[in-house]
Amino acid sequence: MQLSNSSKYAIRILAYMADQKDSKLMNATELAEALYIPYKFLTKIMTELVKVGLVVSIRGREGGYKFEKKTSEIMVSDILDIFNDSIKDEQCVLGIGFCNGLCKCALHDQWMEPKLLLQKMFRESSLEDIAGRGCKI
Amino acid sequence: MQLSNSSKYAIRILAYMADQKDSKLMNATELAEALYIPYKFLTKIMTELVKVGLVVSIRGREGGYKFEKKTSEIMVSDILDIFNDSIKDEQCVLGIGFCNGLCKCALHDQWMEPKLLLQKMFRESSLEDIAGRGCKI
DNA sequence: TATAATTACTACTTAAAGGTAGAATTAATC
DNA sequence: GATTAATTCTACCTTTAAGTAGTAATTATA
Ligand code: SF4
Ligand code: SF4
Repeated sequence: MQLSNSSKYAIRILAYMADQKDSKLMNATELAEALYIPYKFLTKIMTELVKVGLVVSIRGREGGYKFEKKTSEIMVSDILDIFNDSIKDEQCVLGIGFCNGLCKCALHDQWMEPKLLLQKMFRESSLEDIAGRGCKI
Repeated sequence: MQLSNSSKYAIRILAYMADQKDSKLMNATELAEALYIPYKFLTKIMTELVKVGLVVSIRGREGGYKFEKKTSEIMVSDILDIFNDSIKDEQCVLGIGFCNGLCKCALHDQWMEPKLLLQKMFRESSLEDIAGRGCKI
């Protein structure tokens, strides 16, 4: 009952970047050290964030990463989507499946409330909302 | 953001068993066929449920499984515990970790509500509550 | 007692997540 | 132009979850 490591790392990375005032470039080494994420795994994740268009990368010396979109436009659910970790409408938090309207599983009624609440949180929390709050490690 | 297959199967198995009137024995073959769970995987799960004392098994011909405890005394969280899938107090739904009171992560405030709701659901839903509702596949 | 039907045990295979290594590419600066 | 600091690519390794196979142990019944 957890997010994948990739999702968790990505959230922490982007929340940390959103915290930095001015949109200066941040490189993989400083991110990895600040957030205690294995360097090689972090670069793998960053490359995915670039591919999907959340951040842009500047290669070469003095390069690094910065946001492509405004932090107010990046929702946590956008991040989870990348790693297939978000909660789809047709899929329950429990993921017991077999649900088709005709046949709801035994837990349906009990679980709809937290499910919808989680979905709402994921979809309505932007990086801007998160920025400045909590410690970003 | 899902339960493990073992947890999901176990919930479905036990919910299905709870549905059967009178506590007659149910064998692995009928459970596997009724619930579309691979037979060999189901027996592996059942053996764990036996070890942990939720159900008792009768070996040999005419054997099978039945509840050891009353269905009103078996909470969904008891099932999740077996497969290390329940939500611990010190661990968040998001599992970003690093939380120690001094240092809450960026998402803490937003996630506490669904976390507590999920915990409450898991801990307060018994198999008896579930029995008779929904289809148990 | 032999047989058939059942769970339990041991060990393996497969698939996916998590993580690592090294070389290739890019671009600023000396 | 060479050097250096950075991202990207390809390929691999490790760990864990998921699933399978075969056999041993158990027990009711014929
Ligand atoms: S709880 Fe509802 S939505 Fe979730 S798997 Fe069961 S029937 Fe489907
Ligand atoms: S949201 Fe709160 S409880 Fe969850 S990991 Fe972050 S600080 Fe800990």
